[in-house]
This record gives sequence, C-alpha cells and structure tokens, in this order.
Amino acid sequence: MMQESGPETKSNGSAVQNGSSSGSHLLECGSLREARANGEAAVDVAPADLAHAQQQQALQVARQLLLQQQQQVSGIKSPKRNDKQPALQQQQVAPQQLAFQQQLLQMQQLQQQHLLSLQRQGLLSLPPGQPALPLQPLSQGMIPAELQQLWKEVTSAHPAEETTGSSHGSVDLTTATCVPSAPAKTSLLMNPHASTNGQLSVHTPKRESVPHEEHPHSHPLYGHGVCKWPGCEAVCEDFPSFLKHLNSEHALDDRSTAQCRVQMQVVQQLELQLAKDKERLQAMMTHLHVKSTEPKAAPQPLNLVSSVTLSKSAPEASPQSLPHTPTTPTAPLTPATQGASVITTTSMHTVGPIRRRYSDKYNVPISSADIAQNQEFYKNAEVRPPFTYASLIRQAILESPEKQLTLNEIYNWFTRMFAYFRRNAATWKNAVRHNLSLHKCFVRVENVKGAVWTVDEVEFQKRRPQKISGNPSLIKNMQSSHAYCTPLNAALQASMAENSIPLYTTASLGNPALGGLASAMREELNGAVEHANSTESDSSPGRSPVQAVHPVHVKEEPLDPEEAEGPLSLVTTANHSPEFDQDRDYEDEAVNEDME
DNA sequence: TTTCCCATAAACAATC
DNA sequence: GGATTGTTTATGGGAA
Repeated sequence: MMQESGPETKSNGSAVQNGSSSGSHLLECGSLREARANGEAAVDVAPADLAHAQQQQALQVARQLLLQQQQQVSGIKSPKRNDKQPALQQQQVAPQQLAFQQQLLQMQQLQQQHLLSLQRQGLLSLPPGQPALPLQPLSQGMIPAELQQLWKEVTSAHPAEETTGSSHGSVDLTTATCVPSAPAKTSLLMNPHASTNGQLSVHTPKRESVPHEEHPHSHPLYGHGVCKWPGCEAVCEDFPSFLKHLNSEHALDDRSTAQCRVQMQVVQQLELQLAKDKERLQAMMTHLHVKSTEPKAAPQPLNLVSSVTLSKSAPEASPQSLPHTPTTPTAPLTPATQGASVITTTSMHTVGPIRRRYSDKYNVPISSADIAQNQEFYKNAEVRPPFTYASLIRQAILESPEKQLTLNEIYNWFTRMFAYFRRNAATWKNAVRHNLSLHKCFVRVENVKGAVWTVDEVEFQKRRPQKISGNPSLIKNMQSSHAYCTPLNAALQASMAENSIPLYTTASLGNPALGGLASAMREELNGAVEHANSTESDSSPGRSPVQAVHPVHVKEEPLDPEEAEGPLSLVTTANHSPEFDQDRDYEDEAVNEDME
C-alpha cells in the first residue's frame, strides 16, 4: 500500500504541478474545482474535489437547463408553438396554463437536476462494467422509448395540436432539451429498455398493463411501495393501488407530458454526462496504461491487474506484464472507478508470482488508507495489495484481540483479508517469515501454546522517522502522499457513500477491528508526517521526535552489525531497517487449503 | 553509476 | 521423516 502510494502520489504530485504553478495542493484543488465547475475536462483533478466539482457542475447544468427551458418556452419553442398556435387556441390552452406548465417544468427540472447531480457523483466512482446503483432506478424509471411512445400517445390525443404529426412531437422532445438531439437519439438506441419497449409499445393501455402482468414487481414506476413517477413518490400499498394511482394521477394530460419531457431531458443529460465520464475514464485508463507500459512503468492499479493477469505463465516476461510498482493513489480508486475491470481481469486469470517493488517510504501513508478503504475489494479481487509485508503483518497482529498472533494465524489473516494471498502460499509465506525475522518491530514471544508474534510499536515508529530523516526527498514524498491521501479518501468516501457502496472506512465504523486497523494505519501515517515535518524543520537528525521519546535507540542488539557501523549507524540502520523489509512468497500449489 | 530498499528465492537449523 | 517455524544470505530490480 505504502509503496504503491508512492508512485501514485508522485504521479499526482506532478499532475498538480502541471496544473498549478503555485505548488500548493489546496490551491490546486481550488483551481481544479473551478475548472470542473466551468465544465472543463480537468484531467488532473484532485479526488477530494471531485464531489464538490460534480455538484457545482450539476448545478450549472441545472441552471443551463432552466435557462434553456425558458428559452424554449419563450423563444426556441415559440416558433413551433406559433405554427401550432391556432391549434393550441382551438384547444383553449390558456396562457395561464402555459405559464403554469413552465413553472412546473422548471420545478421538475430543478428537482431532477438535483437528483442528477447526486446521480452523477455516484457514477464517477462506479466501475464501468457495473450498473450505477443510484442510477439504476432512475434509468428504469426513464425509458426513453416509453416516453416517446407516451408522447406519441399524448400528441395523438390532441389531434388539433398534432397537425404536424407524431414525428414532430418526437422531434420536439429531443430538441427541447439543452443538449443536441444526437445524444437523445443515441440514448434511445443505447437503452436496452428503449428497444424493447419500442417493439412492444403500440398502445398506451397495453404498454401500461402488460409489464404489470408479466412483471408485477418490476414496474419501472413502482418500487418499494412508492410511485416512482418523477416528483410523485406517492405511497401505494400494493401494485393494484399503484395502478390505480398511476391511472388517476398520471393520466395523459399536459402535466404528465411536461413531466415526461423533463424526464427526457434528465435522461439525456445523464447519458451525456455518462458519456463524458466514460470518455474521461477511458482517457484515464489509457493514460495509466501507457504509463505502465513505459520502460519506467509507473505502477498503476490497472497495470497491476494486467500484469497479474499476464504474469502467471511468464512472470517478468515483459515490462507490461510486470508492474513492479503498484500504484497507490489510484489504488483506493481502483475499486470504485475501475473495480469492475480489475476484478474481472483478476478473477478471470490466475495470479502468479509477481515481483513488485514497494516503496515503503511512499506507501506508508497510502497503505493506511488503502487497506482500510479497499478491504472488501482486496478480499474478493485477486489483486496484490499495495502494502508491504511488514505493514500487513503488523496490521494482522494489531487487529488481533491480544495483539499477538502465531505464524499460522498471520497466514490465515493474509488469506482471509486478501484474495491475492490465497495463491502461491509457499512464496508469500516465506516472505512473511522472512519479514518477521528481519524486522525488529516484530517480536517473537514464547507462549504456552508456542511462539506468538507481537509488534514493537516503538521500533515500528522508530524506523520511519529515521528513514525520512536520512533522505530529505522522502519527506516531501511523505507529505505529498499524505496531502493527496486525505482528499482522495474524502472524495472516495463521498462518492461511495452516495452510491451506497460499502467502503471499508464506512464499514469500519461498525467494525472495531477494521476501524482499529484504519486508525492504526492513519496513526502511522500521521506519525510519519509529523516526523517528516519535524525533521524537515529541524535539520538535526539527532533531535527527531522519535529519538527524543526514545533516546536509547541502541536497541536490544548492540552487536547488531547494522548498528555497529558508527555514529550514523542509527540512521543507516533505520533506513535499512528490516522492519520494512517485506517479502512475498508465492507457491504454485493451491493455497486455499491453507486457509483457515 | 551508485546507493538504497524491497521482493524473491533458497539454504539451513530447530521444533513440532 | 515430514512439515512447520525461524533465521540468514544472496540476488534481481526499481527508484532516487
């Protein structure tokens, strides 16, 4: 995790710098937010601001829709209306009614746009392959073909107004929106319901009744005992009641027609936004993929996945197949934005031993957030977690009630928490043992039942600051990692929450163990940053907070070759501290048997 | 190019 | 004797 976060953070850092000369992350976020609000396709968007940017963008779209609507009523639409004016007059559609309809439309639009903004935010973090949960009900309730059919029916019900034919009505529907007609048509074509309904729909009564009879519980306008008609939400005890309500309250009248029109706009807007987001996602994936395939491939989640997929038969066969550096910043996003592809690819292919480089210096902060937020993801997806073995082992031990685990229990934790470690047991188990022995932060304690492993937090906390102090560049990395980690997590949580997607962080609220893990990792992160800051401000390595707290660094092993190197051996040793060494072993044999 | 760090592999010994 | 556990060393590779 920590290691992967390094590249990610790094990547983000460069992106920020590209986007803003100020170098301030906050400023960057602000500029990005503005960019998004202006409808610009900001590639280097700080994840933390995605939600807000989306909201603002949605609001702006809503304003545009309102404006458009007004123009339609007064201007754009007027020509058509003027053409039909006599007919309208014949129908005795009073101006007051038109005004009322306008107001109704505006209200509906506001309402729908508000929903749209919420929906769109949710779409951002949803994998392309997975249906947008929040959007699903909405899309189900907005079947363009049905609406068009309804419109036809409405228009046909008013022959006087429909002198231009039903097609005119259709055109009016599509052109009435602020978006080009093309998207509307596209949306109709893309919508599976549209084609289906288009084939079925001939008469309104049938269209309404047939679905009910065939799928009494799947009517797009009825769900959870509530009428899903936009803006209605009337409670209907049962389906017959709903039908009654539908026929009585949502009959073919001007109001329903206007609502249908609004709904059409909403659908079009959603599809338009979806198309944009898809394009953006594609660009992101392309960008990441290209990056990963480069000689110095920066570890990316996608790359990691692809490598996992390809690496089994020929590990390290090619740079593409071997993303040595899993990305961290994107890692948290992976489950949300790319989870589908990742999970799919990983689940469809066997995972083989992969050599990856995990920069602990980078990954410490990220790993904390990652391990917490992507818990479910790593449980199910055979994606190698971007955490070092040391971090994982420590986490496993800290999660245990007694803060101590046997080796076998650590094994079980690995396999339980990470699908990736359900394979190649020999390899990663060897790495676990190697790390336990190598890192001083892992203390073996003889127990009645045998030997258990505990975590020496002092040692664990010790190494990072020293490590950072030893390398000033790491300080920046740590800080940048932390800076990006926070907004990223916030954005993820926001988007995930809106999509009702259980995040590990949210789940941790009710899960002490998970919460403890997250908090422990964050604590680690905070500590690292603190040390980094203090070290940065204080050039004296010997005065680092850690050392101040633990003046006697000369650990339990004065004869340790690493520590016997001289006055600077402390720093050097810490930098090389085995505590961070993490090995991963992979065995071709099935690991599932080893699980619990 | 050097150095640091990590992952991986493997040998070996002790213990179960 | 085999499996597990624990320690240690060597090697390769990425990144700064």
